[in-house]
Amino acid sequence: MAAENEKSRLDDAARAGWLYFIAGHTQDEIAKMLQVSRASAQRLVSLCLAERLITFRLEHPIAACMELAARLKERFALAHCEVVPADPAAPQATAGIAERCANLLDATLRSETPVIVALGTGRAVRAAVERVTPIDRPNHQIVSLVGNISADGSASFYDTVGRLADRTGARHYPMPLPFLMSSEDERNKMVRIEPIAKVKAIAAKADMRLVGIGQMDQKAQVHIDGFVTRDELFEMMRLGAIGEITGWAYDAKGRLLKTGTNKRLTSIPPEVPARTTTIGAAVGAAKVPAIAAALHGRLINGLITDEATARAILER
Amino acid sequence: MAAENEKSRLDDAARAGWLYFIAGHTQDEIAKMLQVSRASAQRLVSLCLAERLITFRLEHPIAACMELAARLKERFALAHCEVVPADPAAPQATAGIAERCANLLDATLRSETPVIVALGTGRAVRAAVERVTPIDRPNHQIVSLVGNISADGSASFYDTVGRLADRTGARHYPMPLPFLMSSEDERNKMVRIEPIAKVKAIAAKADMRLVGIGQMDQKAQVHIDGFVTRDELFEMMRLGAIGEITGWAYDAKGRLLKTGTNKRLTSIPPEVPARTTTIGAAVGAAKVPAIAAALHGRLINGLITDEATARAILER
DNA sequence: TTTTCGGTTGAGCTATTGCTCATTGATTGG
DNA sequence: CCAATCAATGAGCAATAGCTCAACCGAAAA
Repeated sequence: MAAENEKSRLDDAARAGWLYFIAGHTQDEIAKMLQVSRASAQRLVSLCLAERLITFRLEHPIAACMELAARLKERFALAHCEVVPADPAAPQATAGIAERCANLLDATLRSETPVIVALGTGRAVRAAVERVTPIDRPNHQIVSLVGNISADGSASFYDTVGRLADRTGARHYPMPLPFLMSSEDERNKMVRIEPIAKVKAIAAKADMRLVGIGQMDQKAQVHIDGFVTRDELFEMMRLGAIGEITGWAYDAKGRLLKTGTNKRLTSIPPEVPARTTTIGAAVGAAKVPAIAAALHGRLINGLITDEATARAILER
Repeated sequence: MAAENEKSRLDDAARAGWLYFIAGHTQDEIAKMLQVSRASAQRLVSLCLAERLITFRLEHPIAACMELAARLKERFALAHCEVVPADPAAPQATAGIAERCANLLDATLRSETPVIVALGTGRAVRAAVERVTPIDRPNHQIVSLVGNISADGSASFYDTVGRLADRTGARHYPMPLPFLMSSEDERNKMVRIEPIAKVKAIAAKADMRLVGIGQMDQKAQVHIDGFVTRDELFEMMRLGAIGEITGWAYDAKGRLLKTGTNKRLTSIPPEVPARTTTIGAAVGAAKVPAIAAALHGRLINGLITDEATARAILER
C-alpha cells in the first residue's frame, strides 16, 4: 500500500513536471488539472526535480564548458572559474580566454569606487588588456607584479600595465626592475628601495590579480622571452619546478621553491593561499601540470581556461 | 559580424539556460554573472527555450502518456483527454481508466452547486462509479442515457446510476425502458410518455456525460449483455456499424446510422457534434476503430484511454 | 551630416513561484 | 478505543520571473 501510494505520487510528480516544463502550464493550472491545491502542485514539481524524473539537456557546446567550470570551481574551491569552448583549429589560441579575461577586467574596472588591478605575465594577459573596453576611471590603479626590465637591460617587455592604463586613464605602476637580480642580497636591497616598496604596497592592496601560468620545460615562456637563461631554467627544473606564476617557480604540489632563481626574483610573490581574487589564465596541454599544481597549491583562486585544458586538469 | 553577434548571443543564451535550469541559479544571479541586467538575463533564458537549446526529458512512463494525450487533444479538438499507462499484464484492464473516470466524476460531483451527470454503458463506466469517493451532494442529479431493462424484461443491467446515487445522495433517474423496442413506432410512443420525457429533459441539461464506447463485432458488448441479438448485431454490421455509444451505432466516419436497431433504440441520442462535456472511456485494440470513428464524428469531445490504445488511434 | 527605423535595453508592474507555519488527518503504539 | 506522533495540507507571504512600455542606440538611407 505504501509502495502503491509512493508510486502514484511519483506518477503525479511526473505528470506535474511534464505539464510544467514540457507543456508550459503554470502551477495553478496544473493544480486544477490534477485536482490538488497549488501548493501541492508546486511540491509535485519540486519532487519531480528532486527525484530526477526530469532531466535537462543543453544541446550546445557551451554546456560542456559550464559543466567543466562548475566541477573545477567545486574541486579547487575557486572563487571564479570560466571555461571557454576549445577552438579545434587552434588548440593553443588565447583568443577565447583573452576575451573572457577582458570581460572580467571590464567588470572590475567598471566600478566607480577606486579599484587596484595587478597584472602578471602571460600571452593571455597581454591579449586581454588589448580587448578591454576603454572607459574613463582615473581613480583606479594598475600595478605590475613583475619587473619590466629583461636580462639585457631593455624595457622591451610587453607593457601590459601601460596599455591597460591607456584604456582606462588609471594611474599605473610598472615595476622598474630587472626580472632577476644577480644575487639574493641584491634582490633584497632593491625591493627595499622607496619606489619599489611603494609598488609592492599597492600590489598588496590589489582588489584583483590577473596572472598567466607558465610551464617550466624547454618551451617555458620565461626562457623564450629571455628572462631566464637555459641554464637557470634547467636548474629550476632539476629543483622540481613544474610551473611559474609571475616568475615564481613552484613544484608539482604547488609549493613555491625556496632556491634557485626564486631567490633572485624581484616579482611580487603570490599570496599562499590566495585570499584576494587571483585569476590564472592559461590554455594548452603543455600547461596542464603547471595549472593543476597552481590550483593544488592555492596559488590562484580563479581560473580561466579552455575546454580541452579544463578536461585534462580534471582527469589527472 | 552579424553572425558573430548572433552566435555569441546564443552562447550567452545557452550559458544562461545552463545556469538557470542545470545549476539552479536565479535570473538575478545569472544577470550578475553575465554582466547584464536581470531583464536581459530573463530574455536569454527565454531565448534558450525558444531556440530549443535546452530540452527537457522526462524519464518516466507517464511522459509518453502525457504526450499522447496532448496529441489526441490537439488532433481531435478535445476538451479533455487522459491517457493512462498500459498495464502489460492485462492489456484490456479497465482499472487504470476507471480510476481516472472516477477521479473526473469526483471532481465534477465535488461542486456545491447542483450538477447533472449522465451515464452511459461500458465496463469502464461501471468500474468508475465503484471508485467514486462517497460525498454528500443531495442536490446533484444522476441520469441514465440508456434503458435499464434488457430484452428478457429483467432490470438486471448493472445499475450504475443507482450506485453513483448511493455514493452521493443525489437524486437519480434510471430509464425504466427496454433497451430496444419492438418497432420504431413503439419507440416513438414510449419516449413521449411523461416519466421518460422527464428523464430525457434532465439528460439534455446534463453538465457531463460519461459513456463507454463499444465495438460492433462478434464480441460487441451490447450483444454479450443480451441487449441485441446476434441477427440484429450482424444486420448493423452489414449496415456499416463499427461502434456504438449508449447503443447508438455509427459508421467508420462516426455518422449515426439511421436504420436498423437505431430506429428502435430508446437511449438518449448523442449530441452531434458534442457540445456538453462528453467523455468516452474505452481501451483495447478491438475498440480502436470504434473510438477513432467516434472522435472523427465528434460524438465525444473527451477521451480517457490507455497508452496502447491512444497510440493505435493516432497511428491510423 | 541628419533622419529614420529596427532592435535592444532597463524600469517598473503584475503574475507566478517557493517557502513557512499552523492545522489537519492518518497511523501506530499503548 | 484513545492518545501521541508524524507526514501531508493549505493559507499567506516574500522572492522571483515575465511582461509592457518608453527610451535609447547604432546602422542604413537620404
